[in-house]
Amino acid sequence: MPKVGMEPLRKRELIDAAIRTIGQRGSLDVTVAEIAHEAGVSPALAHHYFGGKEQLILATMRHLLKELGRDLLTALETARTPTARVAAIIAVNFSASQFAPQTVAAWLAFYVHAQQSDETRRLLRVYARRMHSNLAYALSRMTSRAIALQIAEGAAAMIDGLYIRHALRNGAPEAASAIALVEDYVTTKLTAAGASL
Amino acid sequence: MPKVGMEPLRKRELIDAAIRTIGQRGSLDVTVAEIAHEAGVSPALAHHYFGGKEQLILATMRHLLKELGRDLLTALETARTPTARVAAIIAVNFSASQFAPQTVAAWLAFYVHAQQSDETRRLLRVYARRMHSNLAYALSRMTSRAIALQIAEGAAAMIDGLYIRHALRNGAPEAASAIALVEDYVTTKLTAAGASL
DNA sequence: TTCTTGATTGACTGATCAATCAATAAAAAC
DNA sequence: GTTTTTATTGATTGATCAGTCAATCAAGAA
Repeated sequence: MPKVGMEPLRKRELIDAAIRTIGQRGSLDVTVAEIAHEAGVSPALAHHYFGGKEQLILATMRHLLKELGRDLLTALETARTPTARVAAIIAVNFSASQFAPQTVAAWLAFYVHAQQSDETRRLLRVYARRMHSNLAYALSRMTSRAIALQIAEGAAAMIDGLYIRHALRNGAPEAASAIALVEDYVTTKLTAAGASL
Repeated sequence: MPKVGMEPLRKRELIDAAIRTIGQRGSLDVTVAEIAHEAGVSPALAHHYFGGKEQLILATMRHLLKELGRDLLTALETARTPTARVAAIIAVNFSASQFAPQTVAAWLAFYVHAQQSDETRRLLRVYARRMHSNLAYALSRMTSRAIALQIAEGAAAMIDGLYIRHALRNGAPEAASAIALVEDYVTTKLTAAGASL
């Protein structure tokens, strides 16, 4: 069975398995053995390809981050007006793939892990900065730079908060009403600032 | 040295030590031995008084929750107008004791733990519901019930999001600007709804 | 004084897990 | 057809930890 060129395939399978396992458990307290079993390979193979648990987890984060980046790019490509761009950025965060309970749980676990891992913290900051600058850029076409920055900060915080609440399932808002809440914030602020929508 | 009536003192010391240890590590991945050492007692004593790690952690959560409740009550007592009440609720969340990096890190860890522990989830929901109903009540004196509920949801989400961002130290907003951001959201929404402030 | 009871610990156990390694097997290269 | 390279695993190791237990110590009760 052993063919050549298995590395990228196995890596991908292990990362997918890691997402599923971490998402289900809602924590990074998953064993390499569990992930490997979910991927249908031996634990030793995971170490062989990734070098260790930490690196497998980082690779998993990078994968999720790349996926989010792709989704964002796709959404922005078809949005022509600033208003549409803002709506697209918000919508991506609550799209089915990003807002799935497993994905949200995984992100939450990564935030905790960031307290102990410099690289994890760095990756999360990259994501936060990208989201903020995308929002601020689109908003700055509709209002002053200062107001745009403020709204971007508020909206980004609100989105993160809705994620946490979603993870807790506190009779938490569904995607549609979460989107509505954030968009309402943005439009209310823009209107109050005298922007023409 | 062994006197009688040590139980409440030791429990309190262990809980305080747990807060410090968890806060510093930014994770529940702390050993009972570490907490006990921080409290200046043997690991066996922690088990003796709490029965196990899980129960010590739950007791720690309850303690933090009670503290937040007390702070909130104190703040609400001196606030007479609805506007002052809303401001007080927001301010409590960003008060020095609640917004301290260690406390925020501990809360974040609890959110992750809630994915696996029913009791932890229940406790976090109690907190979320209390915060929401306090906000909604104060706001409903200034605008319609429907708008009040919406603002309460948005403000609560924004507060949670600012917590996460604070834990990440992303050039994160300081307490003062975090408070300003949330208050701006509330007043902007109230003004747009035609409320008299 | 003797007995009881609560406080406290050191030493131990059993389980879990990340990581290692030597061994096997199959493809590809020569 | 022999050698090399890549894929893969079972078995093992070493470390870490939660939890247990029997023993000790001191204070108050009888």
